[in-house]
Amino acid sequence: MILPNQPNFKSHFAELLHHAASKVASSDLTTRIELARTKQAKHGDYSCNLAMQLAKPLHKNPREIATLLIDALPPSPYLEKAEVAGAGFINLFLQISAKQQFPYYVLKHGSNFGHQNIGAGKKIQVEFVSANPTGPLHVGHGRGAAFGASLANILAAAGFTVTREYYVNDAGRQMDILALSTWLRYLQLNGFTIPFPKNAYQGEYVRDMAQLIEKAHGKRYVHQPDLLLQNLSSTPLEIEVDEEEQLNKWIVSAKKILGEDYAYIHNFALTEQLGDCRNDLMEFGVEFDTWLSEQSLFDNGMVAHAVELLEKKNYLYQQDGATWFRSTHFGDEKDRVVQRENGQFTYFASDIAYHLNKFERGFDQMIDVWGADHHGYVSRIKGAIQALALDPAKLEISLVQFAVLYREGKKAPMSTRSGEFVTLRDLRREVGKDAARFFYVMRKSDQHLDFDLDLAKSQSNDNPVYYIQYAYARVCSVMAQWDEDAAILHSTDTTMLTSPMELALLQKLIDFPDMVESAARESAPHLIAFYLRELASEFHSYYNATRFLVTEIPLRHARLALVASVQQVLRNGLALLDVSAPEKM
RNA sequence: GUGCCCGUAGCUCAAUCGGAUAGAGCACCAGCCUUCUAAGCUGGGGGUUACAGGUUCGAUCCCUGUCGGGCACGCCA
Repeated sequence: MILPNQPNFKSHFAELLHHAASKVASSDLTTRIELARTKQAKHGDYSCNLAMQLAKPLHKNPREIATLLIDALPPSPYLEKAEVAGAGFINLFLQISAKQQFPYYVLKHGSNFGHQNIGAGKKIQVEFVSANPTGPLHVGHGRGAAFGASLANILAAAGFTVTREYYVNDAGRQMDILALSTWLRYLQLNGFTIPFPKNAYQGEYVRDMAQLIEKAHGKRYVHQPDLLLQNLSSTPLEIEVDEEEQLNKWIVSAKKILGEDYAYIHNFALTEQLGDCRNDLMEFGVEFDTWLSEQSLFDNGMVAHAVELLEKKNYLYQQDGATWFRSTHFGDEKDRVVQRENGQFTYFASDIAYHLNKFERGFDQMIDVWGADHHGYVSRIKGAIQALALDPAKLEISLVQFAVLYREGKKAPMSTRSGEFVTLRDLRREVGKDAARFFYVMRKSDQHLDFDLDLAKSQSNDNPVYYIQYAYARVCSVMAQWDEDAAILHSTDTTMLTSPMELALLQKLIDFPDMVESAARESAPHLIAFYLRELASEFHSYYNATRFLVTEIPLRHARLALVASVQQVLRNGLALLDVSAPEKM
């Protein structure tokens, strides 16, 4: 007899079928045992299509195979019966007593209920957000943050050892533009009339930084602004010039004039923005284990080292003065530059070094969470990994689609450079952290998200966040009125839970560990969001149809055990999404 | 123009890596508060899964084409 070592009947049944299959189909069985929850009660609780899968290799009728499999099933106290149905489905019926006893498992495991061990402690790294620290996070970053954080929680619950990482793009041109922007605002603050390029950072936060520098150091960084102006005016305004090229000249000029002080401005802006970002994320419930600096990869020679490795493996060539990586060899549409004509490494080069670094740190699996606009980047980074003789299967790249805000039925405008964007902080202030976190993961990540601000704010049953939290608060209220030690519910007799609604609710609780597993395996936090909505819905129905605090004590305790289990699962599920579970509303 | 993603009820979205009669919520209609929180519940109508073929026991899912939408196509990051 085989008994489950954890309250997971689905995997238990899968195990039974596996044993049956090894008898029926002899040795070479490669078909995976897939169990599915049924949609209709007459099909039992779980169904399996194994017989249909085996029909071809065994050259037999599926229904015939199904019968053989059922006959070969080892006995189990949890299996009421198994039936052949339809084209050859095997329908499994869970013992009613197994369902009735389930609150015992839920209450016993408490906040750990639902946790799985499919990860088996394997080290997995989730890298997400990784936004340039050149300004406040906006609502686009919010989705990546919510998705990555929830996914990391789910993976941890599924038994993985998770490292949450933020890759800091502190090297490169964007940071230089920020430093320049800050200095220009600083000079303006000190009374110099200097034009501000439109492709520099326009945001108010740049002026704030300038003010902070002014407050702390006075005119310490006012260096030869006349010289800067001279350099700038060298290009006549009438002549059409490449604005980006022009901005580069400004940066070069600023570096020359500031000398060693440039590093101060640069570092100040970086520290300030990164601190703001970290703080913002923390208030959003998102925290990281490691922040890895791109600049550090240059400083410790990792970038040069990575490029050298590619060179040794003959995947590089020179053309037009630059060094190219042969990414077309790995399915990319064109080759990519790793080192520019001017000798500087590209962002791609440091990213190769970064991924090499990830592999060297010994993660069993890695997940990169990127905005969907980076999808064209996937093949080249996978190519580089292959070129370095690393296993690309260890790296999963999750592309998260954009979120579009809707206010009063209309799109809310958002663009980064113009300064007219909605920040993540603004969004949190408007709808609250809980609603923001939930709404961001309510949809499948590869699906565009329409974020309805009015709905997120509304305190109504239309709002899924409140709907779920309200279910939790209702249980809390009942428990408070009962006002006895909940510990006695852990061992109470629950066999009088027999109504269809109670059995459905019990089955819903049984499903939770499977949901955690699916969400982890498919990198799909939205499954948890949907599950919680359904669980809350079934609870509300039960609540309206049944009185819990009945005078008959055994029945009261049985129902309270069920309700307390619902409470526990709601709390555990919300915790995976970092959404709070308020006791009163 | 080329590549990737997407197209499911009036709207917003699911559908457990090909499974049984494609499901929820909103909106619409009709009901439920002397009773544990009505921020709730009950019932009802809503579909040729963009379109046309193909693959097989079986297709929203896989393949081909068409139409429509998004994104990407730098020695930017």
